[in-house]
Amino acid sequence: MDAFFASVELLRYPQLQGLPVVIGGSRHTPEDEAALIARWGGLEQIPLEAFPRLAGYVGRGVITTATYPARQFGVGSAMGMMKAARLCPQAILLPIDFVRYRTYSRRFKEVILSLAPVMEDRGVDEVYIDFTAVPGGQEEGGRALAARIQQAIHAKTGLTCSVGVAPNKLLAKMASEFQKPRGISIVQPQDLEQLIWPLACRKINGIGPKADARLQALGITTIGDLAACSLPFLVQHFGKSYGAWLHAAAHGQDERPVVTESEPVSMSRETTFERDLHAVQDKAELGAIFTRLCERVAEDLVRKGYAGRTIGIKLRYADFRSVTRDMSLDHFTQDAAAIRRAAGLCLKRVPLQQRIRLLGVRVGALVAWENGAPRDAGEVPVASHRSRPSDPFTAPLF
DNA sequence: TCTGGGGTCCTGCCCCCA
DNA sequence: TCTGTGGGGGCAGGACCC
Repeated sequence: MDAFFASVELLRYPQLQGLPVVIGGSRHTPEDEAALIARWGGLEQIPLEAFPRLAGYVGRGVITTATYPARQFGVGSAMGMMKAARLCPQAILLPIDFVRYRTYSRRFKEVILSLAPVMEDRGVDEVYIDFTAVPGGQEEGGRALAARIQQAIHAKTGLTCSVGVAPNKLLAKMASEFQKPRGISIVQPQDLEQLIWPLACRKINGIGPKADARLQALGITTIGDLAACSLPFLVQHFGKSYGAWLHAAAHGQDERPVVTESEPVSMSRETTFERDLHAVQDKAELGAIFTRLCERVAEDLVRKGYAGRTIGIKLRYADFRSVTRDMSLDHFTQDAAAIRRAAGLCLKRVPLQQRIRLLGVRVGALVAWENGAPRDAGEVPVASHRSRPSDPFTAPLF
């Protein structure tokens, strides 16, 4: 199987090209931006000094993404806003605008689907493409089709895009990182030793900070180091499943197909409070937030046509420890009140002495749902007789 | 002054059942 | 009836990804 991995860059103000820009935080909203556009008569007319700066940012939140010039200062995704403000106070701060990202994301994927129909959606700005059967897909080792895709995306959306071409998804993803933001990189199996093995283990999609730290403790820093380890050694240190996967990944092996359709497994809503709240002292506020989260999950379920029977909550305490509690109902639901009742029972099972910074509600074990019944009645998972029944007579805590 | 939100998948443990 | 064993589901936590 031959795979492309493509990711697009989303920066829509031409006057900000080449400048440090971060997106994230909660202080600025897209409405602020609308006001800016209204005042200056257009997106391109906004002068640099009119954009808010990161300096002096106060409040919670993290950086969602940053331009390459901002990354030069050490600012990056998932970094706290206050820390980023210290590292690069002059950076321009843009609000998150999910509505616009989704619009552009849809357009970018439509362009790809029109050229190569076997596409796996990997989020708002990434896809995998199987181009084995695309006419002309093998020309110049895939480079010709990659260039056509890049040009079509730019023509239809104005966005740039980097592409990796490789025999499988694992290598295509790594190849796409080689020339950002608008390159085409091709990795063949014989390039493994020269192009992949010198890279840090962390570059493998699936090795995160924890696994990387454990590898480093064993003296394994590059993918080449990892490839030099025997399978029994990796299984001994990382378990049968993950150890075998590490071994295969280091040798560039990945048999996963490009998956064009998938059903969601769970839906959730969570929120981090402006300040840490206490279950007793802030009972009314917490109760209102909790109910609203349940309503929002229910709205999502109804809008997308799903119902679920495992209801769960997530709490993050002020010290950042997290706990979750779940319970399975004997029926599927997409009803906010039913979710609220079950989530309330889950909440009764967690200690609430400490202040809380985050609360979340999740519905899992989903089935496609239509007009009060499963969409495909033949394949409904049967509720286990062991599932705990909900107790409608027990009042939720808040 | 720390650390968002929405997901998936995996693992370990416990319990129930055959 | 007791004990062992293995499978499967539920649950909790954690790692990882975008």
